[in-house]
Parts: sequence; C-alpha cells; structure tokens
Amino acid sequence: MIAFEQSLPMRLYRLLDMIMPAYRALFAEHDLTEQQWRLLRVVWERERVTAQDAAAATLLSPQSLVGIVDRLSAKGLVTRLRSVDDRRVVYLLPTAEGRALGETILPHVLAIHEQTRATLDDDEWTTLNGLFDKIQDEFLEERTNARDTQAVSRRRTEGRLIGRRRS
Amino acid sequence: MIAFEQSLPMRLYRLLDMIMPAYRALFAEHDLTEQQWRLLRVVWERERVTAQDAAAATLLSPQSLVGIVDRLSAKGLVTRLRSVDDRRVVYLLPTAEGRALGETILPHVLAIHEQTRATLDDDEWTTLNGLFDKIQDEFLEERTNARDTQAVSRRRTEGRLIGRRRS
DNA sequence: GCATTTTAGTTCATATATGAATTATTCAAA
DNA sequence: TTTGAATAATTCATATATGAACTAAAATGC
Repeated sequence: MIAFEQSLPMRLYRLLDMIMPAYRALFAEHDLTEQQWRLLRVVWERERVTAQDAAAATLLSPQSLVGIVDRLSAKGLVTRLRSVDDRRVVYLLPTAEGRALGETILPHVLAIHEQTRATLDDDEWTTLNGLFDKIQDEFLEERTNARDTQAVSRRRTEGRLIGRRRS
Repeated sequence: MIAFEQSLPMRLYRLLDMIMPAYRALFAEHDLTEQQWRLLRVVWERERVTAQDAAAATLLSPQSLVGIVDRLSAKGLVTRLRSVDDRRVVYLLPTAEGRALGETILPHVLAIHEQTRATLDDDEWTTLNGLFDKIQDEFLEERTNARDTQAVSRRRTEGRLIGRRRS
C-alpha cells in the first residue's frame, strides 16, 4: 500500500507548497494575489479573451473568475466588455495600467521560474513533462472509455442508439 | 520564454484539477471535504498526533487546521486533547466513528489511486518520483544557501558573528 | 414560430488559503 | 527569578474553491 505522503496528489501539493511562496511574495509587492496575476497575465498577453477562455487558460473556475475580475477591475487593471454578437459572452481587456503592471512583473516572474528550472537539466525537464503528458493522456482516455461505456449502456436502456462518437 | 501554460506551477495545477475530482466525489458521499479526509486519515492512522504534526503531514496550515478540526469534531469524528506535559500542545485523536469511517473510505481511496497509477508503469513512476525529489532537494539547497549568505552578511552588518551553522 | 434545451455568466452558501496579529505557555539569558 | 524571546494554537480579515442554483440569451426541435 502506497503511503499517504507518497501519493501523487500529496507530492504535487508538496511541490506547489515549496515553489509558490516565492511567486506570492512577488505578487504581494504589487498588491496582487496569485490568481489575480494569473488572470492579469492572460488578459494582458491576449489583449482580448472571453471570460470562458480566460477561465480555461488560468485553470480558475468561472465562479472564482467573477470575483477576481471584480477586484482587478476595481483596481483599474482589467475591463469587462459585453459582446455584441452574443450577448451572453463577456470579453476581458487589459487597461493601460494593467498592461504596464504586466510588463513590470513578468521579468521577475520569469526570474523565479528560472530559479526553479535550474533544479533540473533540460533532459530531465523533457522527461518530466513527457510523464505529465502521459498521465494526462492516459487518464483522459480512461475517463472517455468509461464515459462511452456508460453512454452506450444508457442508450440501450433507453431503447435507442445514437451513432455519435467522441470527438 | 516558456509559455505560461507550460510552466511547472500550471502543469501541477492542471494535473491536480484532473485527478482530484474523483476523490472529492468519493469524499462527498461521506459528507467530507478533501481536506477533512486528509486530516481524518492521519489522525486515524496515527491514533494520536499533535496538531502541529498533523498540519505538517497533511500540508494544511495551522490556521486552516483549526477550522477543519472544529468541523470534524462537530461531526464526532475527531477529538482534541490538551497535553499535560506542555499545555500549549493539542493532541488530535480519532473517535470510534472516525476510525470506522476511515476504514470504510480507505479502500475506495486506494482504488482511485490505482486508477491513477495505471497511467504509468513502475519504471516511469520511479523516474517521476525521482525527478520530484530532485527538484525538492535542489530547491531547498538553493534556499538554504541563499539564507546562509543573507545571514552571514546580516551578522556582519550587526558587527557580531555567531558561530552557529545550519542543522 | 414557439417551446425546449444549451450555454455563458453570475450568485449563494459553505469550506479553505493566506498573511498578520493574539493568547497562553514554555524556554532562556542575565 | 524575573523578564524577554520563542512556540503552539488560535483568531481575524480578505481572497479563493467548490457544488448548486439562477438569469439571460442563444441554438434546436418540431
């Protein structure tokens, strides 16, 4: 039985606990939280994203995004813009100050990133990323198979079989 | 420049986002949160831990631990016991129900764990864990060196040099 | 066309995360 | 032994995380 402390989730949490404080200290100097920076960065780099795409890119839930955008816009760093094509959609745009702050902070973020990167050599990072990708791919495949199996049996139960397959 | 999405933190977050929902669904069936399970598990497995040790083992901050213990003890799963040797210390103990719940849930947790484990073979896991450990070791070493350097210069500034070294 | 279903964003309630400050004890130096 | 530094736990204020429900606006089926 694998010990609790050696499980993948705990290993991931432990790494994050070790790595993130340096970033948070930097963000705090500019009165930002980690999540606020994540959002500011994608809004700044893309100049114009839907809330949905921003949520996907930052790995923030739509619910969390609402509050984060609220606070960033209260600080005058980001603006909400309702789409005219589809009035359900909200675009997020950086303000001039938002762009300026992004430019100010990014180099420091990259510096911290380099510090982390220095812990492994290039081959090791390649290996690590490859393993990450493999876990993700295999995991998603498992889920997809499970879902399809369920879907098929559900359709059978309902007496109709729709010929749609996973994209 | 490494893209935001490929940075180590985002990769770690993405993996967790993918892996944890299955666990949370399980815990929810037993009216527990992820963090409550983490704490219940260490309290249950060790039968008696200080709050401090529990915090370290679960990677929960002492502040968060307070609320989590409050709720677990409100549910009758865990008990607080003030140490008589050192009245600052609080021991956490499982109740009978806490033990029973631990026994009930653990097998399911291990099952989910196996599902994740199946995404890589043994060698790959060994490699992955080795890389994790290396990142941690190198990272801590960097920090320690940086701290010592700072400490030395600080002592010099203060005009006294204490001969203590890092343990 | 109109009812039905989806979809994007939001709100709500509850549980955590985080940095700062407090309390109660214990430890340690003069 | 008495005062000041360290410790363990807690409290506080603010920001997020998460699951559930809601609103408004599209897309879809008939």
